[in-house]
Amino acid sequence: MAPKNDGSAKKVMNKGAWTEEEDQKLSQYIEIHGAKRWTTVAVKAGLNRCGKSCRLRWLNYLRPNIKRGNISDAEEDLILRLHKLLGNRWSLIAGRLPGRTDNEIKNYWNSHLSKKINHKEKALEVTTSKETMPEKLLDIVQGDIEDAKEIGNSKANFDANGLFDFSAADASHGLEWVDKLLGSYSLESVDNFLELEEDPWITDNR
DNA sequence: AAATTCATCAACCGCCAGTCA
DNA sequence: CTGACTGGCGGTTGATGAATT
Repeated sequence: MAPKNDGSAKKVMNKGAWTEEEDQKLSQYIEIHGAKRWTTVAVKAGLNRCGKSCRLRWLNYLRPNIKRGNISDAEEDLILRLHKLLGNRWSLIAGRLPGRTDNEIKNYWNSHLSKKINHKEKALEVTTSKETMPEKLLDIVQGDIEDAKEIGNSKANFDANGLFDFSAADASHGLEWVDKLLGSYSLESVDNFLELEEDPWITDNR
């Protein structure tokens, strides 16, 4: 349908795939003025896009030091471990994988890893573990760290084999912090872990 | 070779929380 | 205090190319 042109209609924004020209405009503007106030960026860069769209494009594709594709075994292993810890908190997971974006990890999870997990879980259902763990860690594994803070100590079921799956032991380089965290399961550790280093290209400049 | 199905991933949508006037 | 605005996030969609029939 053609857009209204009675003066009262909002300006119709571009949607869909970005063109090379749009990418250039956005990159050039941010290089000079920085990535702040996305609606302003969109307007001043001469892009007929909404601020949200510009932000997404910059963070996922144009930002420097972005890695694209070829997720290594070590990265995959890390994603799996972090997902066990954090659940679908893609931005947090991405924060621990330099150069990777939440969108890429989310896509990778949905297209690759979730299938692997389902496969594995079905196999594990046959041999459900009855080991115990502190309830706090159980909640963390379920991706509910915030709520876990308010829960007292008690027993709960724990599938330690699933959590500490070191079958790819030699792929754990750089994962010591994960092992340490899982080994100690202190909430302080989780909180410290969640306080990520600032990336100047991501940090909100509001 | 054409039609159909499947897999991937870029981008959008809606919700929510923080900020500011 | 409140409401509008803005950005961040996770869920979802849709376009595209690859694989299969």
